[in-house]
Amino acid sequence: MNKAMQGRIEEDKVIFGEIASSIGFLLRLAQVRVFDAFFDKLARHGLKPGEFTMLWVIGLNPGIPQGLLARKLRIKPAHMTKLVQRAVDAGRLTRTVPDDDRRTVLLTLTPDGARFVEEKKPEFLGYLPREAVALDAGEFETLIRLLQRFNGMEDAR
Amino acid sequence: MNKAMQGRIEEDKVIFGEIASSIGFLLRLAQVRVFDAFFDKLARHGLKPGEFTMLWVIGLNPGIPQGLLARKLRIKPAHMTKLVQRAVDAGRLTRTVPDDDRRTVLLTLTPDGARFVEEKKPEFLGYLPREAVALDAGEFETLIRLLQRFNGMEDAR
DNA sequence: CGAATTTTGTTTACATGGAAACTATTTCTA
DNA sequence: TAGAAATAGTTTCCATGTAAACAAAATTCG
Repeated sequence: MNKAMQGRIEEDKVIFGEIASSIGFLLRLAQVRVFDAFFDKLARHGLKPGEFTMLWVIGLNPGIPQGLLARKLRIKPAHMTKLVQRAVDAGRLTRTVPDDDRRTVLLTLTPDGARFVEEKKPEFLGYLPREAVALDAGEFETLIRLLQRFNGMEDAR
Repeated sequence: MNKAMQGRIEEDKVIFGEIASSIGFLLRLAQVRVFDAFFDKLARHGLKPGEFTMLWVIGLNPGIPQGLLARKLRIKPAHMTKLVQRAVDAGRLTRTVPDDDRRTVLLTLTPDGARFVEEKKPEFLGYLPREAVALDAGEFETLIRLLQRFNGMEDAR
């Protein structure tokens, strides 16, 4: 009964119980795993996932309003302001306030920004499949598709 | 050619391109989605996912060393120290330094802590399925299993 | 029209979480 | 066994990201 009595304290078989099937918990663990793999390989190249994703999407949607971009990437406006500011300072992004609505800010890549995206693209998009060690190609494909559906991304836009 | 010339600026069909199949991006979106749903329903009850998960696992593994718990939950030691401190202050957790290794800290729920976990369990474990709006029961089940595999959680421990 | 409301983005103050450096204890090794 | 190395946790400082309050411009509506 006594704590000190029970010899061994704990080894590496920790029980998770029902939480092992909690979507939130599983997503968090998966994300940390991907994150770690990402930083092991790419962070030293000055590549931050959020920053790169933002530039990538702007590259595909030149002139996108800052707020729309924030909603699509699920980034809060306050944070978006800072991300944009940094990218502008780094010379990768241009802010434009259009005449027909002087509240909004339209975002476009600078030539440097476009070059940056083009250059880092293979590393960024290629760092993931090796992560799927425990999953075969088909399972990984299924996981991707299910996550897309989960996120309401019906087609692969 | 001119930006101002092209009439419409952008509407709600934003192009993601290849990043729409990036595991990291998809996981982030999914987690934000789950997080939002969680807070809409439960945050007001003073329930924080990380804190609850920690208490939950300690409840299932009484006397678990703090470091082992941190590794299992993928929480950094520095942060774990703070989480534990808060839970101790809230009267939900007990820290014990055993005589046979006075470096380690063993964690156990207080009666209050156990009551808290028991009480919040249904809300915490039940907030998720409704989120799977876009997925049917079988797909959701598959997603859970694939995420477990992805995380190296072979059996449902 | 002109006041009230909504939309868009910024600023400030704070919370969350991690890296690096540090302390204490235990284990290894010469 | 004494010194070196490893392990466990804490502390300090910093990066990331959010909420709340705000400012400016556009829209609504009486």
